[in-house]
Amino acid sequence: MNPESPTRDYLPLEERRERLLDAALAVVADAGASALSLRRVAERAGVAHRVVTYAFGSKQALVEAVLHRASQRALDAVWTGDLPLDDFAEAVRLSLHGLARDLRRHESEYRVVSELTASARAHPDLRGAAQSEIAASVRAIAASIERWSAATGRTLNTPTPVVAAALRASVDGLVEWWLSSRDDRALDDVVEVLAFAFAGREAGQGGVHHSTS
Amino acid sequence: MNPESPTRDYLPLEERRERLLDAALAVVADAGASALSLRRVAERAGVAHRVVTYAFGSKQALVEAVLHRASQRALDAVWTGDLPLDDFAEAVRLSLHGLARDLRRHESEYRVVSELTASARAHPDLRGAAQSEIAASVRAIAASIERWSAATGRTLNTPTPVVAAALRASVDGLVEWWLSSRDDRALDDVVEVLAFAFAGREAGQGGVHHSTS
DNA sequence: GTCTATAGGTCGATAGAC
DNA sequence: GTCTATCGACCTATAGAC
Repeated sequence: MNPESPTRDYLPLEERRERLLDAALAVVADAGASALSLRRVAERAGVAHRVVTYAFGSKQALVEAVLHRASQRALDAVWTGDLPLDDFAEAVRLSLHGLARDLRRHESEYRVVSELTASARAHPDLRGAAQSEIAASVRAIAASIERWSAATGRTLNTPTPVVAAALRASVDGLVEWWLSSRDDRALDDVVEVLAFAFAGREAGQGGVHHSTS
Repeated sequence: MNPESPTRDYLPLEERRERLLDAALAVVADAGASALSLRRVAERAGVAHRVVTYAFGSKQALVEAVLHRASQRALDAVWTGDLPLDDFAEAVRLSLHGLARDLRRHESEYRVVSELTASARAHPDLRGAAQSEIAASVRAIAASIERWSAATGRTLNTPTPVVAAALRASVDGLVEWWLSSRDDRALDDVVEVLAFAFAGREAGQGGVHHSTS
């Protein structure tokens, strides 16, 4: 065989999906959410556009996958590892600081997700993608909390789904604010304030008191 | 003269600006941020496209004005009026609940702002618009806090700009989360959690303690 | 590559408010 | 009369279709 001949690049489906998601991310980063099309993604990844349809089935599914992977990656980078199991508030606090670090490192990815989410909401065909991604992310956070609860035998004095939704909102707000302001000096302080919302929520702590003395 | 002849519709500049902003909002709501152009706005408002440049000077200024007016309107609707002057945390709490109400009422406007902001961040020419709007909004919140401080003689134990930024982030996160989830049942509970971040921040309260008893 | 559509922005002139 | 908001034509750059 001629080594110059363009040999087909066979990849397992999962691997192919990953590369296509990389390409989709790059397309949106370069040309905006409105430029995201199956053809552009295929072109960027160097495959026939038919491959994208094969791998994802529809644009909605592609968008969903982009958002889902980014969200999952962020969650893994943030919630994993050496969090103090004995203190929920502290774990949340450290997680939010971890998010701030991740945000600075992968700014472009967060920007893409933000734009893609907002744009998807406006497009009837894609609305479901944004919706189901947020729902999945909140469920994933709730599952993390449940795991913590199971491991420690402790519970929260606020319903887990509510805490999870508020955590997701805090993360989103932090990201949106920082993407626009780029205020690095204030970032950690803002994290501290937001993290306070989750202090004193372990059952038996009787809620948060602020002494008036 | 023919009564059918298109008589020019002279408006004071301010009034014309308002109508053009209405048109811009409608364009984005109908066709997405990528469809926002001076010509589309002009067409929607029934004027020559030259008028838009005349009224705003540039597209960047137009986008800035759209974002600024929406943000100002929300701030006025939320922070004004019968807030308890004697309790900062409670004022914030009620404001966030007010925001939730405003969000439900003007959902479309919030959606437009969200999409426009995200899209502006991706476009080099418009990045400044998103940036300066967020900065202005944080400054406006800080100014509200300063007014409260001046009126009551009380201060916060956290720097005002940090609290203002965190408040903006909370608002943004709440909006983004709700726009995607539309979870009306949880909305007020999530507000409660987020509002907790601002409890116990008056100087002399010694910060927030959570009893471990 | 060419061709077209559309974008943002500018110019000189004019209609109407004052 | 002056001043301001308006208009249609125009320029240039760019993105996409072919």
